Amino acid sequence: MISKSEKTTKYIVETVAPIFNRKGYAATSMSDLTAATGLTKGAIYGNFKNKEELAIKAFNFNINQVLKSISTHQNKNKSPLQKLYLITDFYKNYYDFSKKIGGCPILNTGVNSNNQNNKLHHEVMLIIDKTQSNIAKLIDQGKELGYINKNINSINFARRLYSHIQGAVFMTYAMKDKNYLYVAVEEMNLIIKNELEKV
Amino acid sequence: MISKSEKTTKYIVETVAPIFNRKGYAATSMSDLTAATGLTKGAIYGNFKNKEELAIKAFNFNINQVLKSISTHQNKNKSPLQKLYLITDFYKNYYDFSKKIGGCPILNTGVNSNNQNNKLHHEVMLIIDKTQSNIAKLIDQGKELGYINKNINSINFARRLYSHIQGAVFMTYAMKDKNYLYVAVEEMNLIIKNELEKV
DNA sequence: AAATATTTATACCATAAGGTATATTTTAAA
DNA sequence: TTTAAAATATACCTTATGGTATAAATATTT
Repeated sequence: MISKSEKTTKYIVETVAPIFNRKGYAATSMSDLTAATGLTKGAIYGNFKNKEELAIKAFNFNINQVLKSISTHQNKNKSPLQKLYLITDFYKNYYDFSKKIGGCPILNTGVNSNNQNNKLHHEVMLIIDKTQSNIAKLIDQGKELGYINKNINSINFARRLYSHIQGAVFMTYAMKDKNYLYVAVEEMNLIIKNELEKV
Repeated sequence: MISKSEKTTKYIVETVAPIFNRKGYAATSMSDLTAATGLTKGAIYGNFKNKEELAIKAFNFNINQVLKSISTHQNKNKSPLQKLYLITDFYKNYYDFSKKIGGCPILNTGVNSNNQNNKLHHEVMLIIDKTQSNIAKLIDQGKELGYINKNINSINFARRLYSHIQGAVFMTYAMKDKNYLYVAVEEMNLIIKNELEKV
Protein backbone atom coordinates (compact mmCIF):
# COMPACT_ATOMS: atom_id res chain seq x y z
CA MET A 1 0.00 0.00 0.00
CA ILE A 2 1.10 3.53 -0.73
CA SER A 3 1.95 5.49 2.39
CA LYS A 4 0.95 9.04 3.13
CA SER A 5 4.50 10.32 2.83
CA GLU A 6 4.94 8.64 -0.53
CA LYS A 7 1.93 10.53 -1.81
CA THR A 8 3.19 13.79 -0.33
CA THR A 9 6.67 13.22 -1.75
CA LYS A 10 5.16 12.66 -5.18
CA TYR A 11 2.93 15.71 -4.80
CA ILE A 12 5.84 17.93 -3.83
CA VAL A 13 8.05 16.78 -6.70
CA GLU A 14 5.31 17.26 -9.29
CA THR A 15 4.29 20.66 -7.96
CA VAL A 16 7.81 21.93 -7.65
CA ALA A 17 9.25 20.53 -10.89
CA PRO A 18 8.08 23.32 -13.24
CA ILE A 19 9.29 25.97 -10.81
CA PHE A 20 12.81 24.61 -10.62
CA ASN A 21 12.73 24.23 -14.40
CA ARG A 22 11.62 27.82 -15.00
CA LYS A 23 13.73 29.63 -12.43
CA GLY A 24 16.73 27.36 -12.08
CA TYR A 25 18.12 25.77 -8.94
CA ALA A 26 19.81 28.78 -7.36
CA ALA A 27 17.02 31.22 -8.10
CA THR A 28 14.34 28.96 -6.66
CA SER A 29 13.88 29.57 -2.95
CA MET A 30 12.35 27.39 -0.29
CA SER A 31 9.58 29.93 0.08
CA ASP A 32 8.77 29.51 -3.63
CA LEU A 33 8.30 25.85 -2.86
CA THR A 34 6.22 26.25 0.29
CA ALA A 35 4.03 28.81 -1.48
CA ALA A 36 3.46 26.51 -4.47
CA THR A 37 2.78 23.37 -2.46
CA GLY A 38 0.86 24.96 0.39
CA LEU A 39 3.08 22.98 2.74
CA THR A 40 5.58 24.16 5.30
CA LYS A 41 9.32 23.77 5.35
CA GLY A 42 8.88 21.12 8.01
CA ALA A 43 6.86 18.99 5.60
CA ILE A 44 9.33 19.44 2.76
CA TYR A 45 12.42 18.75 4.85
CA GLY A 46 10.64 15.75 6.33
CA ASN A 47 10.49 14.25 2.84
CA PHE A 48 13.74 15.48 1.30
CA LYS A 49 17.23 15.81 2.69
CA ASN A 50 17.69 19.29 1.28
CA LYS A 51 16.90 21.62 -1.61
CA GLU A 52 19.39 19.93 -3.89
CA GLU A 53 17.90 16.45 -3.48
CA LEU A 54 14.48 17.84 -4.29
CA ALA A 55 15.85 19.70 -7.31
CA ILE A 56 17.36 16.51 -8.71
CA LYS A 57 14.11 14.59 -8.20
CA ALA A 58 12.24 17.45 -9.85
CA PHE A 59 14.62 17.44 -12.80
CA ASN A 60 14.19 13.71 -13.28
CA PHE A 61 10.44 14.10 -13.09
CA ASN A 62 10.54 16.73 -15.83
CA ILE A 63 12.78 14.56 -17.96
CA ASN A 64 10.48 11.60 -17.57
CA GLN A 65 7.58 13.74 -18.72
CA VAL A 66 9.47 14.46 -21.92
CA LEU A 67 10.78 10.94 -22.47
CA LYS A 68 7.39 9.35 -21.83
CA SER A 69 5.78 11.72 -24.28
CA ILE A 70 8.35 11.01 -26.98
CA SER A 71 8.01 7.31 -26.33
CA THR A 72 4.22 7.43 -26.70
CA HIS A 73 4.59 9.40 -29.89
CA GLN A 74 7.06 6.88 -31.27
CA ASN A 75 4.68 3.98 -30.66
CA LYS A 76 2.64 5.18 -33.62
CA ASN A 77 4.98 3.23 -35.90
CA LYS A 78 7.14 0.13 -35.52
CA SER A 79 9.72 0.86 -38.23
CA PRO A 80 12.99 2.27 -36.84
CA LEU A 81 13.20 4.75 -39.70
CA GLN A 82 9.65 5.96 -39.11
CA LYS A 83 10.39 6.20 -35.40
CA LEU A 84 13.20 8.62 -36.29
CA TYR A 85 10.75 10.75 -38.23
CA LEU A 86 8.41 10.59 -35.25
CA ILE A 87 11.14 12.05 -33.07
CA THR A 88 11.55 15.09 -35.28
CA ASP A 89 7.77 15.24 -35.59
CA PHE A 90 7.49 15.34 -31.80
CA TYR A 91 9.57 18.49 -31.69
CA LYS A 92 7.12 20.35 -33.91
CA ASN A 93 4.95 20.81 -30.83
CA TYR A 94 7.76 20.88 -28.33
CA TYR A 95 7.42 24.57 -27.53
CA ASP A 96 3.82 24.27 -26.39
CA PHE A 97 4.48 20.94 -24.73
CA SER A 98 7.56 22.03 -22.80
CA LYS A 99 6.08 25.37 -21.79
CA LYS A 100 3.62 23.44 -19.65
CA ILE A 101 6.48 21.97 -17.63
CA GLY A 102 8.37 25.27 -17.37
CA GLY A 103 10.54 25.02 -20.47
CA CYS A 104 12.95 22.46 -21.86
CA PRO A 105 14.57 20.79 -18.83
CA ILE A 106 17.65 19.74 -20.79
CA LEU A 107 18.29 23.23 -22.10
CA ASN A 108 17.44 25.03 -18.86
CA THR A 109 19.23 22.72 -16.48
CA GLY A 110 22.06 22.19 -18.92
CA VAL A 111 22.80 25.90 -18.94
CA ASN A 112 21.88 26.79 -15.36
CA SER A 113 23.72 23.94 -13.67
CA ASN A 114 26.89 24.38 -15.71
CA ASN A 115 29.70 25.27 -13.29
CA GLN A 116 27.02 25.84 -10.66
CA ASN A 117 25.70 22.50 -9.49
CA ASN A 118 27.75 19.45 -10.39
CA LYS A 119 25.16 16.87 -9.42
CA LEU A 120 22.47 18.44 -11.56
CA HIS A 121 24.86 18.91 -14.44
CA HIS A 122 25.87 15.27 -14.18
CA GLU A 123 22.21 14.27 -14.50
CA VAL A 124 21.90 16.39 -17.63
CA MET A 125 24.90 14.70 -19.22
CA LEU A 126 23.51 11.26 -18.43
CA ILE A 127 20.18 12.08 -20.06
CA ILE A 128 21.77 13.54 -23.18
CA ASP A 129 24.00 10.49 -23.48
CA LYS A 130 21.06 8.16 -23.06
CA THR A 131 18.91 10.02 -25.57
CA GLN A 132 21.64 10.03 -28.18
CA SER A 133 22.25 6.33 -27.61
CA ASN A 134 18.58 5.61 -28.14
CA ILE A 135 18.61 7.47 -31.43
CA ALA A 136 21.75 5.61 -32.46
CA LYS A 137 20.07 2.31 -31.62
CA LEU A 138 17.16 3.15 -33.87
CA ILE A 139 19.58 3.84 -36.68
CA ASP A 140 21.35 0.53 -36.03
CA GLN A 141 18.03 -1.30 -36.18
CA GLY A 142 17.21 0.48 -39.41
CA LYS A 143 20.50 -0.69 -40.84
CA GLU A 144 19.86 -4.30 -39.93
CA LEU A 145 16.40 -4.20 -41.42
CA GLY A 146 17.85 -2.75 -44.59
CA TYR A 147 16.12 0.63 -44.46
CA ILE A 148 19.17 2.64 -43.54
CA ASN A 149 22.50 3.08 -45.25
CA LYS A 150 25.14 1.03 -43.46
CA ASN A 151 27.89 3.56 -44.17
CA ILE A 152 26.42 6.05 -41.73
CA ASN A 153 27.99 6.43 -38.31
CA SER A 154 25.01 5.97 -35.99
CA ILE A 155 26.21 7.78 -32.89
CA ASN A 156 27.67 10.68 -34.87
CA PHE A 157 24.41 11.10 -36.70
CA ALA A 158 22.49 10.96 -33.43
CA ARG A 159 24.70 13.70 -32.01
CA ARG A 160 24.16 15.89 -35.05
CA LEU A 161 20.41 15.41 -34.89
CA TYR A 162 20.22 16.15 -31.18
CA SER A 163 22.46 19.19 -31.48
CA HIS A 164 20.36 20.52 -34.30
CA ILE A 165 17.14 20.09 -32.35
CA GLN A 166 18.48 21.67 -29.17
CA GLY A 167 19.63 24.67 -31.17
CA ALA A 168 16.13 25.16 -32.47
CA VAL A 169 14.68 24.70 -28.98
CA PHE A 170 16.96 27.42 -27.66
CA MET A 171 16.18 29.81 -30.49
CA THR A 172 12.45 29.18 -30.19
CA TYR A 173 12.50 30.07 -26.51
CA ALA A 174 14.97 32.94 -26.81
CA MET A 175 13.03 34.57 -29.66
CA LYS A 176 9.58 33.26 -28.70
CA ASP A 177 9.20 32.05 -32.26
CA LYS A 178 8.16 28.50 -33.09
CA ASN A 179 9.39 28.83 -36.63
CA TYR A 180 12.90 27.92 -35.57
CA LEU A 181 11.58 24.52 -34.51
CA TYR A 182 9.47 24.07 -37.63
CA VAL A 183 12.38 24.87 -39.92
CA ALA A 184 14.80 22.66 -38.02
CA VAL A 185 12.38 19.74 -38.15
CA GLU A 186 11.98 20.07 -41.91
CA GLU A 187 15.74 20.32 -42.28
CA MET A 188 16.32 17.22 -40.18
CA ASN A 189 13.69 15.30 -42.12
CA LEU A 190 15.49 16.15 -45.34
CA ILE A 191 18.83 15.09 -43.87
CA ILE A 192 17.36 11.79 -42.69
CA LYS A 193 15.92 11.24 -46.15
CA ASN A 194 19.07 12.16 -48.05
CA GLU A 195 21.75 10.72 -45.81
CA LEU A 196 20.10 7.84 -44.00
CA GLU A 197 17.48 6.29 -46.25
CA LYS A 198 18.56 3.62 -48.67
CA VAL A 199 17.47 4.27 -52.22
CA MET B 1 39.98 63.74 -20.07
CA ILE B 2 38.75 60.52 -18.53
CA SER B 3 37.45 60.89 -14.99
CA LYS B 4 38.20 58.63 -12.09
CA SER B 5 34.66 57.32 -11.92
CA GLU B 6 34.66 56.50 -15.61
CA LYS B 7 37.69 54.33 -15.05
CA THR B 8 36.13 52.68 -12.02
CA THR B 9 32.85 52.10 -13.86
CA LYS B 10 34.74 50.45 -16.69
CA TYR B 11 36.81 48.41 -14.24
CA ILE B 12 33.71 47.16 -12.41
CA VAL B 13 31.88 46.18 -15.59
CA GLU B 14 34.85 44.30 -17.00
CA THR B 15 35.59 42.52 -13.74
CA VAL B 16 32.03 41.58 -13.07
CA ALA B 17 30.99 40.60 -16.60
CA PRO B 18 32.30 37.00 -16.56
CA ILE B 19 30.74 36.40 -13.15
CA PHE B 20 27.26 37.44 -14.25
CA ASN B 21 27.78 35.39 -17.40
CA ARG B 22 28.81 32.25 -15.52
CA LYS B 23 26.38 32.37 -12.62
CA GLY B 24 23.44 34.23 -14.09
CA TYR B 25 21.78 37.39 -12.82
CA ALA B 26 19.80 35.96 -9.90
CA ALA B 27 22.56 33.71 -8.62
CA THR B 28 25.15 36.49 -8.65
CA SER B 29 25.19 38.34 -5.34
CA MET B 30 26.50 41.76 -4.48
CA SER B 31 29.12 40.12 -2.29
CA ASP B 32 30.34 38.16 -5.33
CA LEU B 33 30.85 41.52 -6.98
CA THR B 34 32.57 43.26 -4.07
CA ALA B 35 34.83 40.24 -3.60
CA ALA B 36 35.82 40.19 -7.27
CA THR B 37 36.39 43.91 -7.61
CA GLY B 38 37.92 44.53 -4.19
CA LEU B 39 35.53 47.45 -3.87
CA THR B 40 32.71 48.04 -1.41
CA LYS B 41 29.00 48.23 -2.04
CA GLY B 42 29.27 51.98 -1.61
CA ALA B 43 31.60 52.18 -4.57
CA ILE B 44 29.45 49.97 -6.75
CA TYR B 45 26.19 51.71 -5.90
CA GLY B 46 27.91 55.02 -6.47
CA ASN B 47 28.52 54.02 -10.08
CA PHE B 48 25.40 51.97 -10.85
CA LYS B 49 21.77 52.43 -9.93
CA ASN B 50 21.33 48.83 -8.89
CA LYS B 51 22.36 45.25 -9.59
CA GLU B 52 20.19 45.04 -12.69
CA GLU B 53 21.75 48.07 -14.39
CA LEU B 54 25.19 46.60 -13.77
CA ALA B 55 24.08 43.21 -15.10
CA ILE B 56 22.87 44.78 -18.33
CA LYS B 57 26.11 46.72 -18.79
CA ALA B 58 28.03 43.53 -18.07
CA PHE B 59 26.00 41.60 -20.62
CA ASN B 60 26.62 44.23 -23.28
CA PHE B 61 30.31 44.19 -22.48
CA ASN B 62 30.41 40.43 -22.96
CA ILE B 63 28.50 40.69 -26.21
CA ASN B 64 30.87 43.33 -27.51
CA GLN B 65 33.79 41.07 -26.74
CA VAL B 66 32.23 38.43 -28.97
CA LEU B 67 31.14 40.77 -31.74
CA LYS B 68 34.49 42.55 -31.87
CA SER B 69 36.27 39.24 -32.09
CA ILE B 70 34.04 38.01 -34.91
CA SER B 71 34.45 41.29 -36.70
CA THR B 72 38.25 41.12 -36.49
CA HIS B 73 38.17 37.56 -37.76
CA GLN B 74 35.96 38.57 -40.68
CA ASN B 75 38.36 41.29 -41.74
CA LYS B 76 40.66 38.57 -43.06
CA ASN B 77 38.68 38.58 -46.28
CA LYS B 78 36.61 41.14 -48.20
CA SER B 79 34.32 38.78 -50.08
CA PRO B 80 30.85 38.41 -48.50
CA LEU B 81 30.88 34.68 -49.18
CA GLN B 82 34.28 34.26 -47.58
CA LYS B 83 33.13 36.35 -44.65
CA LEU B 84 30.35 33.82 -44.12
CA TYR B 85 32.91 31.04 -44.01
CA LEU B 86 34.93 33.12 -41.57
CA ILE B 87 31.91 33.24 -39.26
CA THR B 88 31.63 29.48 -39.11
CA ASP B 89 35.41 29.31 -38.83
CA PHE B 90 35.26 31.63 -35.83
CA TYR B 91 33.07 29.16 -34.00
CA LYS B 92 35.68 26.42 -34.26
CA ASN B 93 37.48 28.09 -31.37
CA TYR B 94 34.39 29.49 -29.71
CA TYR B 95 34.50 27.12 -26.74
CA ASP B 96 37.97 28.22 -25.64
CA PHE B 97 37.25 31.82 -26.53
CA SER B 98 33.93 32.06 -24.70
CA LYS B 99 35.16 30.15 -21.67
CA LYS B 100 37.44 33.08 -20.94
CA ILE B 101 34.43 35.38 -20.63
CA GLY B 102 32.41 32.89 -18.57
CA GLY B 103 30.60 31.06 -21.37
CA CYS B 104 28.44 32.10 -24.30
CA PRO B 105 26.57 35.23 -23.19
CA ILE B 106 23.77 34.69 -25.68
CA LEU B 107 23.14 31.13 -24.59
CA ASN B 108 23.56 31.78 -20.87
CA THR B 109 21.62 35.01 -20.68
CA GLY B 110 19.08 33.79 -23.21
CA VAL B 111 18.20 30.87 -20.99
CA ASN B 112 18.68 32.45 -17.57
CA SER B 113 16.79 35.64 -18.24
CA ASN B 114 13.85 33.90 -19.90
CA ASN B 115 10.77 34.62 -17.78
CA GLN B 116 13.12 35.93 -15.10
CA ASN B 117 14.41 39.31 -16.15
CA ASN B 118 12.60 41.06 -18.97
CA LYS B 119 15.18 43.77 -19.53
CA LEU B 120 18.03 41.31 -19.91
CA HIS B 121 15.95 39.05 -22.12
CA HIS B 122 15.06 41.99 -24.31
CA GLU B 123 18.78 42.72 -24.76
CA VAL B 124 19.33 39.12 -25.82
CA MET B 125 16.60 39.32 -28.44
CA LEU B 126 18.04 42.55 -29.83
CA ILE B 127 21.49 41.03 -30.20
CA ILE B 128 20.20 37.87 -31.87
CA ASP B 129 18.14 39.97 -34.25
CA LYS B 130 21.11 42.16 -35.06
CA THR B 131 23.43 39.23 -35.61
CA GLN B 132 21.01 37.48 -37.91
CA SER B 133 20.49 40.68 -39.87
CA ASN B 134 24.22 41.05 -40.34
CA ILE B 135 24.48 37.53 -41.72
CA ALA B 136 21.54 38.22 -44.01
CA LYS B 137 23.24 41.38 -45.24
CA LEU B 138 26.36 39.44 -46.14
CA ILE B 139 24.22 37.05 -48.13
CA ASP B 140 22.54 39.95 -49.89
CA GLN B 141 25.92 41.41 -50.78
CA GLY B 142 27.02 38.03 -52.08
CA LYS B 143 23.95 37.92 -54.28
CA GLU B 144 24.63 41.34 -55.76
CA LEU B 145 28.25 40.46 -56.46
CA GLY B 146 27.09 37.28 -58.18
CA TYR B 147 28.66 34.80 -55.78
CA ILE B 148 25.45 33.68 -54.10
CA ASN B 149 22.33 32.13 -55.53
CA LYS B 150 19.59 34.77 -55.73
CA ASN B 151 16.84 32.24 -54.99
CA ILE B 152 17.94 31.87 -51.40
CA ASN B 153 15.98 33.66 -48.68
CA SER B 154 18.69 35.60 -46.87
CA ILE B 155 17.08 36.08 -43.49
CA ASN B 156 15.75 32.53 -43.34
CA PHE B 157 19.16 31.18 -44.15
CA ALA B 158 20.72 33.41 -41.49
CA ARG B 159 18.26 32.10 -38.92
CA ARG B 160 19.07 28.49 -39.83
CA LEU B 161 22.78 29.13 -39.60
CA TYR B 162 22.52 30.88 -36.25
CA SER B 163 20.21 28.24 -34.80
CA HIS B 164 22.57 25.51 -35.93
CA ILE B 165 25.56 27.20 -34.34
CA GLN B 166 23.81 27.91 -31.05
CA GLY B 167 22.76 24.27 -30.83
CA ALA B 168 26.38 23.22 -31.15
CA VAL B 169 27.44 25.82 -28.59
CA PHE B 170 24.93 24.46 -26.11
CA MET B 171 25.93 20.84 -26.72
CA THR B 172 29.62 21.67 -26.46
CA TYR B 173 29.12 23.28 -23.08
CA ALA B 174 26.60 20.76 -21.78
CA MET B 175 28.78 17.79 -22.73
CA LYS B 176 32.13 19.55 -22.42
CA ASP B 177 32.96 18.25 -25.89
CA LYS B 178 34.22 20.57 -28.63
CA ASN B 179 33.39 18.02 -31.31
CA TYR B 180 29.83 19.27 -31.44
CA LEU B 181 31.14 22.62 -32.62
CA TYR B 182 33.62 21.10 -35.07
CA VAL B 183 30.94 18.92 -36.65
CA ALA B 184 28.42 21.74 -36.83
CA VAL B 185 30.95 24.03 -38.51
CA GLU B 186 31.75 21.43 -41.16
CA GLU B 187 28.04 20.86 -41.69
CA MET B 188 27.36 24.56 -42.07
CA ASN B 189 30.26 24.94 -44.50
CA LEU B 190 28.78 22.19 -46.65
CA ILE B 191 25.36 23.80 -46.53
CA ILE B 192 26.81 27.16 -47.54
CA LYS B 193 28.63 25.49 -50.38
CA ASN B 194 25.68 23.45 -51.62
CA GLU B 195 22.83 25.88 -51.10
CA LEU B 196 24.39 29.32 -51.33
CA GLU B 197 27.28 29.22 -53.73
CA LYS B 198 26.59 29.73 -57.39
CA VAL B 199 28.05 27.07 -59.59
C1' DA C 1 -10.11 2.59 21.05
C1' DA C 2 -5.38 3.07 22.80
C1' DA C 3 -0.66 3.22 21.93
C1' DT C 4 2.89 3.95 18.84
C1' DA C 5 5.05 5.65 14.89
C1' DT C 6 5.11 8.81 11.33
C1' DT C 7 4.32 13.19 9.27
C1' DT C 8 3.61 18.11 9.41
C1' DA C 9 3.56 22.86 11.58
C1' DT C 10 5.61 26.20 14.51
C1' DA C 11 9.16 28.84 16.01
C1' DC C 12 13.54 29.62 15.71
C1' DC C 13 18.69 29.58 14.21
C1' DA C 14 22.70 32.05 11.93
C1' DT C 15 23.83 34.07 7.87
C1' DA C 16 23.30 36.52 3.65
C1' DA C 17 20.55 39.22 0.59
C1' DG C 18 19.90 44.05 -1.86
C1' DG C 19 20.06 48.52 -0.72
C1' DT C 20 20.98 53.20 1.74
C1' DA C 21 22.42 57.22 4.86
C1' DT C 22 26.31 59.15 6.22
C1' DA C 23 31.05 59.69 7.31
C1' DT C 24 35.50 59.62 5.27
C1' DT C 25 38.69 59.87 1.79
C1' DT C 26 40.23 61.08 -2.66
C1' DT C 27 40.12 63.89 -6.78
C1' DA C 28 39.74 68.12 -9.40
C1' DA C 29 39.17 73.25 -9.46
C1' DA C 30 40.27 77.71 -7.78
C1' DT D 1 47.58 74.97 -1.26
C1' DT D 2 43.24 75.59 0.01
C1' DT D 3 38.46 74.51 -1.11
C1' DA D 4 34.62 72.45 -3.28
C1' DA D 5 33.06 68.32 -5.44
C1' DA D 6 32.99 63.73 -6.33
C1' DA D 7 33.87 59.00 -5.15
C1' DT D 8 34.44 55.41 -1.79
C1' DA D 9 34.07 53.05 2.84
C1' DT D 10 31.60 52.14 6.97
C1' DA D 11 27.84 50.92 9.42
C1' DC D 12 23.46 49.90 9.26
C1' DC D 13 18.54 48.82 7.62
C1' DT D 14 14.85 45.37 6.47
C1' DT D 15 13.85 41.25 4.54
C1' DA D 16 14.92 36.73 2.99
C1' DT D 17 17.76 32.69 2.87
C1' DG D 18 18.55 27.38 3.81
C1' DG D 19 18.10 24.64 7.50
C1' DT D 20 16.71 22.56 12.24
C1' DA D 21 14.80 21.35 16.99
C1' DT D 22 10.71 20.47 18.80
C1' DA D 23 5.90 20.53 19.46
C1' DA D 24 1.52 19.31 17.47
C1' DA D 25 -1.23 16.61 14.60
C1' DT D 26 -2.17 12.77 11.86
C1' DA D 27 -1.74 7.82 10.39
C1' DT D 28 -0.93 3.26 11.40
C1' DT D 29 -0.68 -0.77 14.17
C1' DT D 30 -2.16 -3.53 17.96
